[in-house]
Amino acid sequence: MATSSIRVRFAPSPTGYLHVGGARTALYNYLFAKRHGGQFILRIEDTDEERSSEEFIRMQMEDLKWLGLDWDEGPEFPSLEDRGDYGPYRQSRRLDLYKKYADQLIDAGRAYFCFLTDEEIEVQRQAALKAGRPPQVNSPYRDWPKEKALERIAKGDKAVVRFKVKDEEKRDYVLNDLVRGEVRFPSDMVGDFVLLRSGGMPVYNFCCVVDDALMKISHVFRAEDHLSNTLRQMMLYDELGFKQPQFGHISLILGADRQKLSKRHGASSCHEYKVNGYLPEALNNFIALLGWSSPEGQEIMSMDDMIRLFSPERLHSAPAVFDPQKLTWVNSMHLRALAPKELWARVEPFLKEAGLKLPQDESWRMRALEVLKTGMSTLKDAVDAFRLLSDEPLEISEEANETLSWPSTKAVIQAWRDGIQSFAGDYLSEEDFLKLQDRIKDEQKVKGKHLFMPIRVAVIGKPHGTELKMLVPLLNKKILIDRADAVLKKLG
RNA sequence: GUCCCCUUCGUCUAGAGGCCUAGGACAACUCCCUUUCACGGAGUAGACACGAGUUCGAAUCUCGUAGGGGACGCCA
Repeated sequence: MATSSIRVRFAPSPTGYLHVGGARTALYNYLFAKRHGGQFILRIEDTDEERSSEEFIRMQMEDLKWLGLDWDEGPEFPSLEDRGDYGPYRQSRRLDLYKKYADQLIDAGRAYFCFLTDEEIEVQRQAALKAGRPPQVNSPYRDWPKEKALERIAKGDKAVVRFKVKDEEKRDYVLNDLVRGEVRFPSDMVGDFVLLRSGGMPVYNFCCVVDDALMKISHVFRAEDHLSNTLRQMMLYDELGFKQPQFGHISLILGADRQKLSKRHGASSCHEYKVNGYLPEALNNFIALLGWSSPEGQEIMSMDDMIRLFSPERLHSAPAVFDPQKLTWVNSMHLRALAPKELWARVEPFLKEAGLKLPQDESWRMRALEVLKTGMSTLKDAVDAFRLLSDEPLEISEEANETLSWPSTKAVIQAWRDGIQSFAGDYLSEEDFLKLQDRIKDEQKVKGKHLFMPIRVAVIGKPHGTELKMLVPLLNKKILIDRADAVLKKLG
């Protein structure tokens, strides 16, 4: 097996369903790994004890699996047992590691215990803001000897561990970003930041560095909102003597109002798209296009296509607005490309959930799907489409009122209803239907919409829809007659 | 407020100084196909944020302005 030193990771914090933004980050990392025969690692950033839960971890995993973004290393689903040589893969299980590196920093005089309270910090913030300075903390504990701090802690006082940003040497940290090129951060952009919380839990910028280094991560594709965090992380890489991975900061996904995409923009989690009948291959395809383009401009792509075509040079640095209409189009393209049996397998759960009773036989299903699929954009659309072919009582839509008001309509429907009987078998064939339609045309002296609209209303309760010669052979005669009777009854 | 990032049709994007009277896709509109609806096909309309500069030449390079976004947490 060809080994590659490419190792990337997706590191969600388990605080809910997987967001489309997170999914896109995961996807880009996944594509990059697969493109280069590298490893895709799942690491759980569950250091926020308030908001994280194992339930959420599993939810995120299910969404990733649904999208087909399987990881080579990380906790397994559903056991959450680690798989891989660089575990544990949940940050809450790596506390001793963070402590070790924090101690190292403290002993080197690069970090210190800080006893500032929230209130004191808030006062400092306000004062700094008022004075037009960046709201950075200024800790009086910065130069306390370790022993003195330890004594105070022994007495029961709570302390965080802060990194001591060197203020004696102002300099620019230069990041060569895979997406943005050279980015320079002035070192005084940040104040002394927290490494370890008073409870011993690490804070993002710290554990992220320790983990990426220890897990030998080579490339990090993450969202742009981490760009300014990178300065802190670069300081830590330097101080800890770790080799920095290559960073690529991808742009954010925005809602129609150009604000960061969130719940208030409507569906923003993968789970919602799954439930609403979107295909994982379509969601992947669509979100990939939000910030990346294929070299030839190809838009409809399978996962394999994207793996083959992906390269970070084609990542776009400007934020992208999420357009649900285009997603729906992409979805319908993937839907139509699916083999009939596969499509049925995807559609079936939705039909079941809707409680539709439909013929069991395979050939009927395949024919029905073939007829209905051009009208479907999502799997959920199959429910309404197939409802018309089920034995559910006919709903006569308002649109049918005009058709029903024509003087000739009643006689046409009556002739239709009576004519059905004159053919042998449980179903009318396409030829049978056309023959009957012709007969009605001659006998009732109607043509055009005055002929077929009444029949369509008698068949599906609406004057518009799929071609009758395709639809009628999919409905057994009993249903056809019952429906015609229902419409006749309404006509009185 | 400070710092960082971003700026091509309504939206996603192509574009690495001349190939650009700026190309494609979604959406919109028109027409064709169709005894309806969809599908499909053919078209139409629609953008380089603004201002300077560099250059023989700028959507592309530089600077400034404006606008948008992000960060400044014991969130990630």
